[in-house]
Amino acid sequence: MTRKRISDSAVRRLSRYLRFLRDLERVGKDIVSSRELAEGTGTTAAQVRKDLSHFGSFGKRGQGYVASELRRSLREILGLGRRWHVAVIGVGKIGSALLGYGDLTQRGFDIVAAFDSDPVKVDEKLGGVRVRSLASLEADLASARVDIAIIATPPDSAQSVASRAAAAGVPAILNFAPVKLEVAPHVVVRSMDVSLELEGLSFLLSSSGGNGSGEKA
Amino acid sequence: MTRKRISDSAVRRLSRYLRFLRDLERVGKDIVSSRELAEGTGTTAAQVRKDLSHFGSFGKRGQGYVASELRRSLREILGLGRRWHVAVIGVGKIGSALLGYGDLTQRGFDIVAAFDSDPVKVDEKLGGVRVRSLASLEADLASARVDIAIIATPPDSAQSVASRAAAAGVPAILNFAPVKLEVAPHVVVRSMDVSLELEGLSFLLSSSGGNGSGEKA
DNA sequence: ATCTTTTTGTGAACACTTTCACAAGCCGGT
DNA sequence: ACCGGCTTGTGAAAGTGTTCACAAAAAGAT
Repeated sequence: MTRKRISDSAVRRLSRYLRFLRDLERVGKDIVSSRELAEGTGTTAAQVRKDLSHFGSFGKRGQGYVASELRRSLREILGLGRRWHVAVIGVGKIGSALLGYGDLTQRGFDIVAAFDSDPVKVDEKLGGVRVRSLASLEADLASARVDIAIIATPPDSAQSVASRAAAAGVPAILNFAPVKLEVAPHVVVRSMDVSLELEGLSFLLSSSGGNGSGEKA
Repeated sequence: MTRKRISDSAVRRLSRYLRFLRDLERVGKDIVSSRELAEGTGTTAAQVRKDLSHFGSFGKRGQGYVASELRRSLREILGLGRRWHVAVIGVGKIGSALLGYGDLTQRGFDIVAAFDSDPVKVDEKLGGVRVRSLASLEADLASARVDIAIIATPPDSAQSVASRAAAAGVPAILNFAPVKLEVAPHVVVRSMDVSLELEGLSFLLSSSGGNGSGEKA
């Protein structure tokens, strides 16, 4: 299968298209043009068409796209035609926020396990999942067939936990710890980092003539 | 004075260099080469040098960089030579996680206000900040001279809150709600979205036929 | 003082992404 | 059946970002 490599940003846009199509569903609109899709997701019509063209031809010339069909196609493209098993490792502020965030289940991601090193938290039940000890991490990840491990531990434990998850056969990691994770090349890693984003804003604010007083242009 | 536009990804790398330099400080190492910087942050030596070259010349040929000096320069470049006033709007799971995340203060971001619409939460104290009612949002944001509003409300309130923050003169927004925010063009917006990242992983997992595609951290 | 080793800073080459522009196709009206 | 208005799909062009490759500089050795 000659899958041309799709850029990271393109995949993110596909997700946004899908989200916008869900909004349309609620409104009851079932025909949508690339221009509308673009306006609803912050890109251009040409970009929308180019993104979709990598995967096939989904629209009708002169008409646009049938929202419900495109929605189904995008779900398929993004791999959302199945459910994914997710584990949350580290049940601190972020971890427990994720456990309580029911939206994930709705989007196809089932949190099937949670782990923490703190004995006080172990055996607690959070968001319908019992917190397990880190001792049995490898075995539990494997037996639950976890596809994605969300790492929400303190920075110093993140690397060790990532290595263990990778060794247990978990093929993807979503990392909330502000550290660079080293894992075998076949393991996919994405990081979400609040400080990094804030520093990005800091850069933009201070390089764009930002003055301290809260004035508007 | 408009500096040459620096790409988003370049700014993110600068943040990572800075983080790595902080790690070096703890270890007591004060000379570092572009190659070491690259290995520690997951990029290439050429990329490190190119990134830095946009802002000046910080190293010594044949030697490398003086870590402490480069650290100071990067802090300056990223706008971290001052402290930023941050407000958290929406004190649900994510919002309260952020309020308890002391690391931000250490990095130059002071959470000076928190807001929620729930009367039960109003006047609670979380992470040293009293939760205020959304009623007084504009006035409070302005009087606290908030530079960055973190939006952690449910999706349906996010746009309204963003507009109000922008109108109150807040120049930057970090958005945790899974919606596209429309604000005046001079307001900078960044979004962090767990579902989007998970869907990105879903795509990679389901389209990987076993190629060794590189990961990003 | 000169040679050797090292590493920066940077133009040029390359690779990748986005935008442009237009033929091909679809539909409703006449 | 044909026309006119629209919108897709897509090569080609333009624009951005990354990698290469090497002269210039620095320091220690001889």
